[in-house]
Amino acid sequence: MPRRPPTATADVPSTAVEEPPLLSNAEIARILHEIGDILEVKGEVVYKTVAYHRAADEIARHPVEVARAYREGRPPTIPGVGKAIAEKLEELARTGRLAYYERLREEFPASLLALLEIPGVGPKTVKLLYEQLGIDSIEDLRRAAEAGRLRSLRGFSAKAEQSILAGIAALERRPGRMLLDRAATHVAAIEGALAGTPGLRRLVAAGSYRRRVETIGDLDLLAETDEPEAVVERVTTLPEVERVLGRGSHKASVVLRGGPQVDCMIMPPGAAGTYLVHFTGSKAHNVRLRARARDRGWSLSEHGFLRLGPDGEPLAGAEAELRTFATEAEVYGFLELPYIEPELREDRGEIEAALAGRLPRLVERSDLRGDLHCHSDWSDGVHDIATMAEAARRAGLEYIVLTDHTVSLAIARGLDPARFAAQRAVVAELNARYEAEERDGRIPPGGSPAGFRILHGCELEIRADGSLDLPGEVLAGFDLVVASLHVGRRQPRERLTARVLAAIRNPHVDVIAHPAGRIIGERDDLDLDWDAVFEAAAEAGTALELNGSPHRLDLSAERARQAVAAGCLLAIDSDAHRTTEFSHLDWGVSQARRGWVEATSVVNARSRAELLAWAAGKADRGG
DNA sequence: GCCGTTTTCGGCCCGACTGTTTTCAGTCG
Repeated sequence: MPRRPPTATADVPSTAVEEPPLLSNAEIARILHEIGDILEVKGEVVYKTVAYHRAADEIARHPVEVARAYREGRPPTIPGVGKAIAEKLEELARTGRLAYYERLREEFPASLLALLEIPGVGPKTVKLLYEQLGIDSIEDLRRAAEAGRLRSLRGFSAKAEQSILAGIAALERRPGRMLLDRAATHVAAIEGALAGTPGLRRLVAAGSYRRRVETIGDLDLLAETDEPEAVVERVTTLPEVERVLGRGSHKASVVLRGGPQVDCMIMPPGAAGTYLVHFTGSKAHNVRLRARARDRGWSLSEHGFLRLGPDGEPLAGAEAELRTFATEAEVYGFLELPYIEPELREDRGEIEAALAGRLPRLVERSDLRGDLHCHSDWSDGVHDIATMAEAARRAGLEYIVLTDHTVSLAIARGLDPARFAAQRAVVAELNARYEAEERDGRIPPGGSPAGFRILHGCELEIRADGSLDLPGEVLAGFDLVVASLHVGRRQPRERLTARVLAAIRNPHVDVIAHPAGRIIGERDDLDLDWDAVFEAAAEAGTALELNGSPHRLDLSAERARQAVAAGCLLAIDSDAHRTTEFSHLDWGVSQARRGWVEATSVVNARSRAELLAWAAGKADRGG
């Protein structure tokens, strides 16, 4: 509901009541995280600080613009946001400021919080350093440590000074979060290096990587082994290791040269179930499982379930009772839950869905029969059409839609109608060859599906003025059209949204590629009215892409979930520009799974005939 | 500060490793 300006008087121009700029979800999350950090340093009860961090995380990934929603008087229900934080959001949305936050900032300088980033330095240490020595920045701390001034503090020694200096150095060299493909490369390298370690039965990469979170901080490896010492020894002496953070009988922590921290945990043979659950997380999911275990008289940890006594403490000594399981399915079963896929374990409703028997049947890579978005060297791809097609066929696909860029995207050497006509002839020739191979009974190389075909499409530019890059009669000649927006990204929300809506409603457009236009860690989402986008796409039957390129993953899992809930179809595409990039379909599928997507919502899980019928039907309906 | 298939109050997950404070607090995941 629009707010009425304060009682208007003739001498107050309307601009005087102009509203402050809207804070993004990321900005709100940053403020709440900072409040949580300050409260930690203050020594507030830990649950209060956790509450602020939790709310911040929820807001950061919330699909709706929280400040806008509050300002419009329809605050969304957000898990972890109760009365107190809701009031603060209200204030932030209306005024762009927060008095509570400003008071805390006066008490503790912002530079102080940077100290928390140093490995091994926590809130208690920061408080001590600030109150005893007045240290309020990393630079201050470095000087004090170098001058040997820390050892005067209780609990500090010369060794502690060295470890703080090492922590500061590590912080400065620390790479940011990794994209999924880079994490996968590290995992494969470590798996290779640990192969043949005596006693090692298996190695599982757990943690956020197993949940396929879009960016990964540390790697968590689980080793099921008969000889823990051998694994710990091997991990800590890998040639890629720059620094050993710790090593014990149950775990080893190392930092790889120019790479992430790797924690390797030991699982005793035959008891992997609770270890896998524990170290796959997320933390929020685990908390729910533990509460459920406790309700049933058991304490759950990575080691297994311990029977609780009447005092609520685990039974000890002769009475102690430990239940372990070999598989995760048995762990969930013990809690009277069906197995929950790793990608769902975020406490985003999966426990409730499991209890209600309503877990989704998540889409799998093997459900994909084609790829609706890939390029060749006719525009900005690396390989020629035949080579790309061959790679797609080896990847088990039944079809690809070749979607080179259209003419106005000059930087990608976009094609004009004449070039597209020439390309269509090449595609036809290749398809004729595939057909002949089948007729002659020749098995396609790699043993991939027979009946493989290339469909002809384009990646149609949505121009800055909102028009499309090719006229309708040219578009009508394609098997399928993927439209996307690369230019004029900074236009105001209304104009951007209008451009996308026009493309969605154009009967020749079948898919909107990478709808949010983000590059993870580099470029924010387009400022679109997402409700309007989803509504229009659902109504027009135009599919929204989940682009599997690891630096895009666009739609995000959260938006994909919203889109499907709004009745939209999705396309999971690779956007391959070279043969190796058809593997991006794996990342696209994993994000779709994080978004609770089922195969029935995915157009390229359909056969070629069904897909073509869908595209033709769309064009006809538009007339 | 949040939250409810026991609870609107009283909980809130649990353990490994480190350093050093010879019995534990701090940090981390």
